[in-house]
Amino acid sequence: MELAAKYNAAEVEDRWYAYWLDHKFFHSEPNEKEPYTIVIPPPNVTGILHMGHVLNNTLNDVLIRNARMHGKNACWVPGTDHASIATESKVVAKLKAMGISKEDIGREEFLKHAWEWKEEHGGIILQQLRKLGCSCDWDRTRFTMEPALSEAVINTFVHFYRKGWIYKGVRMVNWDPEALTAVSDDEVIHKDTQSHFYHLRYYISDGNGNPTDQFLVIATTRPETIMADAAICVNPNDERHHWLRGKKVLIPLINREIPVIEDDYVEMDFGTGCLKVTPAHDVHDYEIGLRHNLPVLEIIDDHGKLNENAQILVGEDRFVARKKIVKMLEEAGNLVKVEDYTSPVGYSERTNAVIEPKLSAQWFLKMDTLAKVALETVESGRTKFIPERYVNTYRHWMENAHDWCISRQLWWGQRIPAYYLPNGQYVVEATPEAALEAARAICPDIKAEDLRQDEDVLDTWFSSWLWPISVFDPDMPGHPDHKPNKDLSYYYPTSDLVTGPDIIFFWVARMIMAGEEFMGREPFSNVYFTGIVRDKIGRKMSKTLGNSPNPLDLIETYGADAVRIGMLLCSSAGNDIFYDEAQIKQGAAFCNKIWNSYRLVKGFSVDDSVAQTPAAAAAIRWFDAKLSETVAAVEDHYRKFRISDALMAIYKLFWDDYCAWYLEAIKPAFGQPVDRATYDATLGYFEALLKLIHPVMPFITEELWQNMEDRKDGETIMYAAAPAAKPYDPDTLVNFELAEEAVNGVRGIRNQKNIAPKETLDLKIKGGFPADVLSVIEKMGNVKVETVADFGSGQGVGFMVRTHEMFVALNGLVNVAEEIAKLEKDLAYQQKFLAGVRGKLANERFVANAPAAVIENERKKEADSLSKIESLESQLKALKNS
RNA sequence: GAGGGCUUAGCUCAGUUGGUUUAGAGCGCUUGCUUGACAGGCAAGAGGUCGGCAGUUCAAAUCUGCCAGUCCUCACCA
Repeated sequence: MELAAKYNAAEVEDRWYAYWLDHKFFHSEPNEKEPYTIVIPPPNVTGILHMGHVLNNTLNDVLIRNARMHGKNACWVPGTDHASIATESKVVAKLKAMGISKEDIGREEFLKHAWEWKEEHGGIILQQLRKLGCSCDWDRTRFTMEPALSEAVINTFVHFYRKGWIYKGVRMVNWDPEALTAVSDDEVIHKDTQSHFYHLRYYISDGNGNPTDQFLVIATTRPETIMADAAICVNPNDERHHWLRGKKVLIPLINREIPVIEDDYVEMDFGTGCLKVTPAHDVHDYEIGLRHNLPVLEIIDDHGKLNENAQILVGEDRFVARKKIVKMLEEAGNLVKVEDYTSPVGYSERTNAVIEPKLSAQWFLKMDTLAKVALETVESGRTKFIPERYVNTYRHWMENAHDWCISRQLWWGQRIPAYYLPNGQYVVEATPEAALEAARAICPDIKAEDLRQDEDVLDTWFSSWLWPISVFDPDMPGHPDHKPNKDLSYYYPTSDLVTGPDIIFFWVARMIMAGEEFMGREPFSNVYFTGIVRDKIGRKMSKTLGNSPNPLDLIETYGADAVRIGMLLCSSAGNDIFYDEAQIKQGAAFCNKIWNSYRLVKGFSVDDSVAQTPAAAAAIRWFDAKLSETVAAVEDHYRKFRISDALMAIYKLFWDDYCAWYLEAIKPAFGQPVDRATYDATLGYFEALLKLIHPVMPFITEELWQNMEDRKDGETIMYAAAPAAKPYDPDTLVNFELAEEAVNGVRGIRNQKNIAPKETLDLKIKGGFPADVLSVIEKMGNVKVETVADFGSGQGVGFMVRTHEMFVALNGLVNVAEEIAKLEKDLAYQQKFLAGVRGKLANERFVANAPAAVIENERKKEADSLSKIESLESQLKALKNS
C-alpha cells in the first residue's frame, strides 16, 4: 500500500473504532486473569463533551489500554448520571419556552417530559467519547436512574433508615421566592449589596409587658423581621451589657416580650454588641435558637410576603415591608439612626431573586460512623490519593462532616420511600405494597390511597455513591447480606479512579463510605485527581467567556490522537491544565513524525547479500539497551501516575533516539539497500515503539501496526503484549552517548565555521575512546576518525567530550585570536570551578562529615577539572605558537 | 475570616525522603539548512543568583520560621 506523505487522521480513526467495536475488543467478562477495573465518573446524561471530559477520559483510556497490554483483564464501565438539578432545570426551561410550568402539569406528566428529554439528548456524550477513542465496555453502559440502579438507591435508603442513621430534621435552606424552590448552596451567588444598617431601640420590659425608661440598641439590616424575634443576644464577656442579665425586652411596634440571652457567637465590637435573634429567618440565629431553646416563629411566606404571624404589614412584600416598617419605627421613636452599609447578600443563580433563608423539613443521613470509617480507609493507605496532598483536605472534611442532607425538592430522581399515614406518622419501605403492609400494622384498616408518599427526591450523589458497586451488582447495596454476584466479586474493588478534586467530598468520599458499608472494603485502590482545564491565560473554561473549544472540532481538525496527546502533554497530577491549541498541534506533528518514519523504513530495499555496517551494528546494540531503559522508566512513571512524564519519555525515545539517531545511523546511502539483519531489527523496534505509544495514541498505532504485516481479521495491537524491559549493559548507553557528544561537538564547529554538513572533516581523538562507536561518529558527524596519541601541529579546533580530547583539523579556517579568546574564557571558568571544588575539599568539617561517596565525587570533579585545564592550556600553547 | 496548595528558563512543568545537579525537559525564541521519511522537517545556540529575607547544616531549589504574590476549599458576619 502506498503511504501518503501526510498522516490523515480523519480517514483512519472511524475505521479502526468500528473494527474494535465489531470485534468486541472492549468487552470484558470475568476470567482467570487479574482484573483491572475503572468505573467512569458518570457525566450528566444531558451533558456534552467539554475539555475537562477530554482530559479525564483520555487519562482513563490510557490506564485501561496500558493495563490491557500488560495482560490484565481490563474493564472500563461507562454510563451517565441523571443529575437531578441540572436535568430538571433544563426540562423546566424547555417547558417554560412552551408556556408550561411544571406545577400546571403535575409530577407524572412532568416526568414523562423529562424521560423524553433524556431519550432525546441523553447519551450524546457517550457517543462523543467514542470519537476520542475511549475503549469503554459499552455493553456494560449504565444510567443512575435505570430501574435496577434506582431500586438499589431505594433499598439503600431503607437500609440506612432501619439502621437508624436516616432521620427527618428541620434545616435552613436557600429559598428562592420566585422559583418557589429550595436551591443548593452552589446555586447561591453572594454579591456585595448596598443597604442600610438600622439601629433600633428595644425598651426593657417591667415584667408585665410594659416598657420602662431603660432600653438597649440593636443594629439590623432587616428591620422587617423584628416581629419574628425570639431573643436579644449579647456576648457573655461583654461587661457593657451585664446589666441586661435576666431582663426581658419588648419588640417595638408589637410589644411582644422576649428574653435577653448570652452567647459567644455575638461579636462584641460589631454593631452595638446586641443581636436580635430571629431563628426562622437567619441561619445563625436558628443555631443560636437551638442552643437556647428559643421558639421559632415564621413571618415570611413562600412568596416572600409577611404572613399573619407578623401581626402588622401582613401581605406586604418583604422589601416593601422594610420601607414601611422603618417609617413606623421612626414615628414610634424606636429608630436611633440609619447608616449606609454594604454587605454580601445571596441571590439565586437562576432567578436573581434575593434568597430567603427558610426552614424546611429535610431528610438526613448521619455521617459520624461513615466518615470515621472512610477516613481510616484513606489514612491506612488502602485507598491512595494522587497527589497525596489531597489527603489533608479529605481529613479536614471528614473530621468535620455534617450530616448529609439527602432530600431535594425536585421531581427528577429517586423519590423518597417514606409514606405518610393520615395521622402524620410515616413508614419507610422499598415499595408501596410493603409500605401499606407496614402502615396496617399501625392502622389496621388503612387503604393504599390513604398513604401519601414523600414529595422529595434523593440527592443525585445518593445514587452515584453506589456506582462502583451498583454497576456490577445493583442488588448488592440494598441487601448487604446478599452474596455479591460473579461480576461484583471479580471486578470489585476497582483499580483506579480518575476524577477532579472538586468532587472529592460529593462523590469520592461518599463512594468510599458506601464501599466500606456494603462491601466491607474500599471501592478503589487509587484516586488520581486531575486539575481543572483552564485557557492559556488561566481562566476557567466557560460558556459565557466563550473560551472553551469544542473537542469534536479539534478531533476533526487534528485527529483524536493529537487531541489526546496534546491534553496529556501539559497535565501533571493535581495541577490545573493550561490548555493551548499549540499543544494539540504538537500532537499532530508527532503523529506525522511517526507516520513518516514508517514511510522511510518501509521504503528501504533489503538485500540479503549485503553485510551489516559497523555503524548499524553499534546503533542496534545501543537502541536495544535504550529501549529497555526507557520501557523501565515508562513503567515506573505509570506506576506513580506520572502520565505526562511517561508520555514525554516515549516521545523523546521515538523522536530523538529512534528517528534522529538510530534511523540516521542505520540508514543506507542514497539508492543503496539495507542488510536483512538491520532491517528486521529496525522493524522490530518500530513495532515495539508502536506498542509503547498505543495507550496514548490508539488510532495511528493500530493503523501502522496493521500495515506492517498482513494481519488476520481479529488481530489488534490493543491486545499485543507491551514491550518488556530486558537487562542491559549500562556501558552500551554511555559509549553511545559519548559518540553523540562527539558528533554534537563536530556539528557545533561546522555551525560556527559555516562548514556544510556534506563536507567530510578529519577528527582526531586521543586514545581511550570506546572503539565500537567510532563508526557512528564517522557516519553521523561526516568525519574521518583517527585515534592518535598527539594532535601534532596542524591547524584546527579542539574540544572535549567529558574527559576525552578531540580535534577537528581545519586548514585555513581558524581565526587564531578568536580561538584563543574562547579557550581563555573556558580556562577561566574551569579554574574558578576547580577553586570551588578545592575549597570544599580543604574544609575539614566537610571531609569529616560528608559520606565517602560524596567526597569521592568531589575528588573526581577535581581530577576531571584538572585534566580539562591541562588540555585547554596545551591547546592555547599550540595556538599561540602557530 | 479559617484551612490548604502553589511560586524553578519567555510559557507549561520535572527535580523521586538535603550530596553524581557544574539545576533539567517540552514548547517558544535566535542562527544556519530546498541533507531523496517528514519545512508539521534537520542542525546548532542563547536563556535561570530555583519568589524575598533569616535560620538549621560540612552541604539547601530541597528542611524550619517570617514576609510577598497567586490559586483552591469552607464560612461570609447581625
